[in-house]
Amino acid sequence: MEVPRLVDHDRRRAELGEAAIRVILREGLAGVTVRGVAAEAGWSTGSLRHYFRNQHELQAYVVQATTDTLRRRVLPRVQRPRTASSVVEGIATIVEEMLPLDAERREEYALWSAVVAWERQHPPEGGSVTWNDQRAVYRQCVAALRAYEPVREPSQATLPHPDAQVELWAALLHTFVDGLAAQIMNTPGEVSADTAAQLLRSLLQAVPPARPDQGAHRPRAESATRAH
Amino acid sequence: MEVPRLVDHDRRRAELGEAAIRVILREGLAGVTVRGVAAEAGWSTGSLRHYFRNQHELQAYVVQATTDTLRRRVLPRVQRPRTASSVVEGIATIVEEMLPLDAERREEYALWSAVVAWERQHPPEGGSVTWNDQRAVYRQCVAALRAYEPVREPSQATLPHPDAQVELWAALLHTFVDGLAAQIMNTPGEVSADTAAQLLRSLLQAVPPARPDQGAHRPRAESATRAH
DNA sequence: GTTAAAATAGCACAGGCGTGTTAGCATGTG
DNA sequence: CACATGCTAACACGCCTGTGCTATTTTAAC
Repeated sequence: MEVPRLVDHDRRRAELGEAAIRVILREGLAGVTVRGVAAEAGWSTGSLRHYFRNQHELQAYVVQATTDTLRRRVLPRVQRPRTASSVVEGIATIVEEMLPLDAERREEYALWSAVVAWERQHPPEGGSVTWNDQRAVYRQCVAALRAYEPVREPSQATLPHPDAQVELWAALLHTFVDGLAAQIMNTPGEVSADTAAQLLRSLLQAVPPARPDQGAHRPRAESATRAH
Repeated sequence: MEVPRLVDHDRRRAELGEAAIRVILREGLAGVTVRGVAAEAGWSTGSLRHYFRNQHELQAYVVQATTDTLRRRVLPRVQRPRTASSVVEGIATIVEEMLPLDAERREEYALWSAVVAWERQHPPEGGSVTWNDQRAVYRQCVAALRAYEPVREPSQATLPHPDAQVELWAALLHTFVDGLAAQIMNTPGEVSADTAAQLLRSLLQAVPPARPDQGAHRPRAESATRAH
């Protein structure tokens, strides 16, 4: 049996995923055509179709590859150890890693938004990809709130901040972050990065856990990276 | 000079706008093609092109017509006079008119979302349409907070709730509403209408103006419909 | 070198799109 | 009735799309 050259299919597919991401940023996921992506990657359509039988397979892979790329880019930033000058500032700096406050994060949000819009009009049978990311954002909100929770005396350890309360605040923070990101993206120039950052801090001031906020706080290290 | 039959152009355009809305709900604004909309309306492409010279004119009109339709549908509901059992409930019922909590409002949000996505990738030179709607939502939040503000004694009229504070809370509420709507739409079945309604009330409880919330409150009638 | 399989490149077809153009229909006025 | 003009329908062209198919090139094993 003769074995001709073997090409690392996964490597080629990943290489094509990067080209697809450029296409998505330019034209959206609907612009991911067989011919277009092949041209962007410098391939011929015949070559591309050796790795993806049809457009549907291509788009399904691109959706998965895009979300994987986003996870690899965002998660390390969010979980990076940090020291903050206050509780509000600590939570804010964590959450801001997920907001489109600069070109890099705008690009990430545009990609994520494209995938969300795609899945809304093409409900996948094999389980949604974006719902997992939504849960991940929620868990990061929980982690942020827990990490920068004011250190409590052992006597009142469970009373003021039971887990149910933290999870409720995390859900509120998660929803607020979603809205803030959407406003920054949808009205460029109208809602600036500065006003967004101030709004975020205003919300954190209003939500109970940050109320007694004076002086520096350090994150509880063991829970800063535990969540996933 | 001979004048043949005269057709009410505006009426025909409006008739076509309704067909276009059906197309948008099915395929998004990118699916608004000359041929497709003509077929949906039961016209020939030649007829349609008597009212719109090219696709760009058609899409520009459809964007405007869609937002106008949305304003006509949503605004009366939001500004409808209502009596609530509490401050939180009063604000919540107003804000909920803008949330995709049932089929009708889901349709409205899908239309609005399609226009937003369209304008993000096709920045209009003649000023954004969706930004005006965003401002309108914000003003409705201000109006809701003012209308259901607990009635105060004249002596402390200006101290606890200066306008700057109300506007800040309105901005927070507006952002939260944006996020809540996005979550309901993007994760159907995962974030239900009930949990969304509860989340909204939790936020209103946490935000200062609703803190002293016990007993029934009536809206301050003169400010319930003033805002626009 | 020979060979067989993998990889690549490209053509061909059908279908949808925007749009320019043209022919036919309908109708208020003379 | 005749007619000029607004409306309607349809065709034609070029471009882009997915996809089936084939020819060519490359490469590892014999």
